[in-house]
Parts: sequence; C-alpha cells; structure tokens
Amino acid sequence: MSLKKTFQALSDPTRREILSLLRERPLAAGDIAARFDLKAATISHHLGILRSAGLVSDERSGKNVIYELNLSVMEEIINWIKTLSGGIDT
Amino acid sequence: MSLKKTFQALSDPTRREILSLLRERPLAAGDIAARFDLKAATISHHLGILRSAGLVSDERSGKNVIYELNLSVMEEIINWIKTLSGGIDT
DNA sequence: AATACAATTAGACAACAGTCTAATTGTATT
DNA sequence: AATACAATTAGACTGTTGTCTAATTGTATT
Repeated sequence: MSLKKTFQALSDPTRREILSLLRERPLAAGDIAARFDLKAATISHHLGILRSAGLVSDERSGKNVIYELNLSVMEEIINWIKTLSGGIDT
Repeated sequence: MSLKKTFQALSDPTRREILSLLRERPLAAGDIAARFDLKAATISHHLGILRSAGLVSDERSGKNVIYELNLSVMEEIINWIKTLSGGIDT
C-alpha cells in the first residue's frame, strides 16, 4: 500500500466519514450507504477505494458485505510524518 | 487548514519529496526545482499548493523565495488518526 | 426455479489536477 | 534606466476523480 494511495483515499470527505462510521463497529455496505445522501453505487465505489488502500477489509455475510476498519495502514502515515519531523514526540 | 486540503496536498509524490528536501533546511524555490525533472513553473505550482495547505511557509530574500517546512499541520493529521483509533499508542 | 434483495460493475459526464510553454512580476546589477 | 535573473501567473492540454443511471452479479426466500 503506497502512501500515494493512502493519502488519496483519505483526501475525500465522504471516505473519511465512512472510516469514522466504522470506528465503532463493522457495518454492511447498505448500512453505510443509508447514512449518506449519495447513491449506493457511489458509496460502493468509495468502499472500493478504501479497500484498495487497505483502510478497510470486507467480508461477505449472506446478502450483505460487511466492512471493517483497518488501522494498520495508519502506522505508515505516522511513520512517514515521523521521518519528516526527525522523530517528533506526539 | 482542512484535512481535505492537507491530504490532497500530501497525495502527490513530488510534493512529498519537496517536503523531504525541506526536512534538513529551508531552500529557495530554484534550488528545489533543480532537484526535479520538472519545469520551474510546475514546481512553483506545487509549492503554492503546499503553502496553501500550510505545509510550508515562504519568505522572499532578494531575488529568491525561501521555503521552509511547517510541521504544525501534521499534528492535525495525527489527531484525526487518534480519534479514529480511539487513542492508539504509536 | 422464480422472484426479490444487496452490492458491485459499466459507461457517461462534469469538475479538478498535473504538466507544459509563454507571458508577467519582482528584485538586483551594471 | 536597461538588462538579467528568480519566481509566479495565465492559458492550454491530457488524465483522473466523484457522481449518476442502468445493467449485472451473488445470495436468499418462496
């Protein structure tokens, strides 16, 4: 997972909001879509980008596809910032 | 400075490399441009985006314009990640 | 097996981003 | 004040992004 992909994925407000929703618990694609004023197809597209950036994982459960937050990629970002700042203490 | 602007600015590899260059010391726009296979106008454009995202500050010094890294915006990113992870220990 | 529900994929379209060349602005030197 | 140097701005062009509607796939229910 490249930093480019990660930052690009995080640059969209809708995608950041999706991640925030997943903070509490995993959710089905439909449940996520229901929270936005966007078509389900659009949300599916955003979920695809998040998945491809490694920010979420997905698993089918019957008719639904459950999405779950994956925070490990965030480590990469933090490490990159650390190299920039020469090891700032956050 | 919005997260959108910040992440968008960081999503471009050239801009990330510029920030890395500025890690050591402030540099003139021309010195930065000299490190890349891109036209000076293009680099100037990138510097404008970094400035507008608050990631660098600039100051004119005679004929040159000196760019300096500004890390304070990174705090915002880290804080956002922290809210997502519910206070992960990095 | 037929129908319905959940989600994704395909294709179209407007808006935006990264690059270039050419023109412009700002500062210093002669 | 004329010229040269450093940097930015303007305008054009191509490629990418976010959204939509329509069509498709996958799974469950009847």
